[in-house]
Amino acid sequence: MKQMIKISDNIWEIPTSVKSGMRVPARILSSEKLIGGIDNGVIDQITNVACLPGIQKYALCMPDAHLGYGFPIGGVAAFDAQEGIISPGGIGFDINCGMRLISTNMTVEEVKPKLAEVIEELFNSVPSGVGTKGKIKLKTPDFNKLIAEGSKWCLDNGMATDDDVEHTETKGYIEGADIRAISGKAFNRGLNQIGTLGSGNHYLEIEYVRKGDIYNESVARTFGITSPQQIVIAIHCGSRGFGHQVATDYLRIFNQNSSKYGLNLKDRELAAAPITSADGEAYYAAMACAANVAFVNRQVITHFVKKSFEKVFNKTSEALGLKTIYDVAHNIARFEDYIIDGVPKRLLVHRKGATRSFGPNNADIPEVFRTVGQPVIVGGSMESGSALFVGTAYAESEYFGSTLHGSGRVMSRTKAKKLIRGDELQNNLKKQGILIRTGHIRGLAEEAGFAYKSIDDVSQAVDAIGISHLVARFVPLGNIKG
DNA sequence: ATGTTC
Repeated sequence: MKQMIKISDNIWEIPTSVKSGMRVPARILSSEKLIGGIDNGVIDQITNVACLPGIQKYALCMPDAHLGYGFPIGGVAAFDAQEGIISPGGIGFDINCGMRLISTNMTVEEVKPKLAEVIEELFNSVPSGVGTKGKIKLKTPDFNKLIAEGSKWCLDNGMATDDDVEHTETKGYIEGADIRAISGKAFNRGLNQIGTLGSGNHYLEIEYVRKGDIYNESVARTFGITSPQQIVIAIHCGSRGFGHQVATDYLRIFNQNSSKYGLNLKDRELAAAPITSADGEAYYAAMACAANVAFVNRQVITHFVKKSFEKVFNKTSEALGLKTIYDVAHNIARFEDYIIDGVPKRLLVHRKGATRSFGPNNADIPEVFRTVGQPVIVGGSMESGSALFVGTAYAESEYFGSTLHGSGRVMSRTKAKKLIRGDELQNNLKKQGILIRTGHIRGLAEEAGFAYKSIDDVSQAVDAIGISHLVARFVPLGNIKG
């Protein structure tokens, strides 16, 4: 790409001279190995983002960046809280899609004999697939309360421990959630979906620490990862139909009212509103509601995961050491304070397929992690497993406290399905010792390992840049997919 | 990602 300037081994910059209207440069954080794989469309999208009013410093792409709706997935853009905009495309349709990692004191040896049984139990207790209903029956006042309170609602309803809530980003709650910003349609779609996994790349996975895969023993211990063969559980899902409907509702409103805002967008998919406008404030309030719903969803799933393990292994979840390490959002906008050109500023940081990566001593991470930094949970494919990183002060000072979120797709769902059948893939994985349970076998092919970048390649890139450091890697044993 | 085309 000729308009890119190489800044260092892992950083490329696209200057403002490349496209008229760019207010800041774009930066691609990547590696020699991965940079060639960045789609031209991603460059076009991130330079469009760089034209948006109020944007600060750089429009950013993480190493896992790929094409998204308007903004790339794997993108970060921070806007001045007064002068800037808020955009649904910068957050994603699945508002507060995120990852939770649960530690255990069990080993592979202990779990393997009962793997099929526990996978079956999990499959039955955590409904997955498109349009499925959850096992929790909520009435309107309950759901109102849940939306307003986030994970605290789970605490009051016996589905969380204090420790679970403490170990969730911003304690599983976004300030400013206002039910009046939610359409009846969004409310009704969400009402019966609490405790459900969804479909696509959402999953519930039993993983373990392979020998040699702990990269920083002291930080790993702080996070609750102590030894090879240790079992962990990863949950990847979001706000389901509720968040999707919020995004759809406000994209329509923003498009209808676009002439009012005078934003001069490069692409209709960048639909946005000034943060301080009535529409912008309403979308923020609705997004906060959806974020709360997603935190609750992952917490309720955690509750059923604990119940499933208790039933199969005939011990309490405390005795099995089931403990939330952390829960992170990777599709969200948050108000955060940064110093820009020496001046402290309040910004609305949009992370779409990107994770917060706060370093040591940050007041917004749990006290037990203050000495090391926050856990950053990164999902790979169902063949590669996931990775645990620690956030850094460098990420905060240079890149709005952000890092990658996953492997990033390299292949369309359609193409992946042409290369392998779902049942073939399931059999191949079984031979590798990975048990997959799904209600939608044909869709499985879309999530094949070859459809994603290597998690080790993207991990190496962010580690070299210093926006997060690798702590441990986990490989899959069993996986529930929608 | 998504009651997979308002």
